[in-house]
Amino acid sequence: MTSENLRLRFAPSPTGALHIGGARTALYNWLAARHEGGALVLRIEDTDRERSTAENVEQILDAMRWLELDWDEGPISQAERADRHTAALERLLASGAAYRDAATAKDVEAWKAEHGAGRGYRGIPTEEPGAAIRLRVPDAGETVVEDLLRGPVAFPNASYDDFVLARGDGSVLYNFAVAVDDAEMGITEVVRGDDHLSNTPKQLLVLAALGHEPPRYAHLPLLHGPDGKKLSKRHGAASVQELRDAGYLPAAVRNYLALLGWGTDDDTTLMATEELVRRFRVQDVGRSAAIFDEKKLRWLNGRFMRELPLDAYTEAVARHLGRDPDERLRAACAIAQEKAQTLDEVWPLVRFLFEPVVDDPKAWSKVMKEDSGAMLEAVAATLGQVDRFEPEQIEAALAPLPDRFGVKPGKLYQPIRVAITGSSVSPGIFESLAALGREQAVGRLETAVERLSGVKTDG
RNA sequence: GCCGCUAUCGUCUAGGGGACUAGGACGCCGGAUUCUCAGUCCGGAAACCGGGGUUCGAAUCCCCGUAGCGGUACCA
Repeated sequence: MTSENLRLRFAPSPTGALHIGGARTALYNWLAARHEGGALVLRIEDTDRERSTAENVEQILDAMRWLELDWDEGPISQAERADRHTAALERLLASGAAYRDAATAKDVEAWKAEHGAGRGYRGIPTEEPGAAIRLRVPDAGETVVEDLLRGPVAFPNASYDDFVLARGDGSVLYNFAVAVDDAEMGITEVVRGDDHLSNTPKQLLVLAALGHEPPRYAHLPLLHGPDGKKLSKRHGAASVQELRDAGYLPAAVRNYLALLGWGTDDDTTLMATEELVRRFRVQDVGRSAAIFDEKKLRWLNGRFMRELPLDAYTEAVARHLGRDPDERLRAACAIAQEKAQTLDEVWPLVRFLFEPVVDDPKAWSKVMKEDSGAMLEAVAATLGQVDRFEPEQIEAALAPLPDRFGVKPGKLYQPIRVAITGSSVSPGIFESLAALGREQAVGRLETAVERLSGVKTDG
């Protein structure tokens, strides 16, 4: 169960917020590390100085922290390891595995236009100082990626260019830096997105030229939006921060993301994180791309919300709303917990406890009928008499009224609801009345009665 | 174009030659819970991309096709 030697890494590039796909990659690495008792290294792939910003790095760390995914080493900036990269580069230059080539990107493009795209570009060694450094790729044979999920995948070497390891100014490029870092940091298992599968032969070639043993690879299927296209901003909540703002719980997001591309053999859907850790194995991950479906996440989130102890629930709601988790909010949460699927849905349900009634003309005209005034008057009177202003007592006191007025219960309760909340949708009516308190409840009922009798009032 | 990957209900998936009249979950539809909505419970519709093989037998293995996706940068 434990393997002291297992070392995984999550290596995002800070070119924007952490997206759901990246979050899932982080989660899978984390689950694999925790399941096996291995180490998780966080490395920031920031060799692209143009696009990598401190803000983006902070966003990624923020997302990781919110998801409650911790790491054992790092964050390590790849750019700060430039010395190691340069040293490796020198070795390859010295051994002849790499060489300087004066051709620019445009030159290579032109070469391809002329010679067809069937085979890779091969450069001409030069002594020119400002020339880019390329790796010598064999013309024959193939490079095989032993993928944990897909088995051996063979790529013909001839289809690869002598690709650039470092720019003319000596700064290194991704495929080179990754290979060097993974090897020198002792990474044993690389779990990353499928979009890196065809890059892997390049990294393997670098590793071989350097005399390093390659890590094991697992390339995860990509995540798509509901339209089947690659996930992007147009698909709604696409970043971790957006998920948080939409009112999802980290534990629910972890559960949902874990299920996106991976399933248990016994169809278990709802899993606490400990259970995820216990059951997750990278080799059980599927191979086909999955579509992010927010509906299922909503459902899952609702399940997690309902299972939260009231204190934790109140805490989460308070943080989401930016309010204090005081008694009032706690009482509000108590009556909303059974109904809300996301943190965002709580406030609309309990707002009436904190603010005056906001008139909803549609709700009013829908439920307020001719006899509503008389009924509400009776309700107000009854509520004034109830011993203890609690749901059970209120229910018992109100129960005889529908019969007395010869109406169905709904004809009584809906007007009460609109009178005290302004809305035709709310938590249970007895709980709502109790939470509001006798004084407020009776006051709002009387206001409604006056309004129904034609007296001008504004809720 | 070239090099790869993938293909089970609308979506996430189970299944890995006979246990498949293809199972579960979300969503959807219907019913129940006679205070709304939500929740909960019960029921229902809904899928093996197509064509060839291999085999006594294929959702499962092989080939071809098709489609989707990824890579093909002095981006990551």
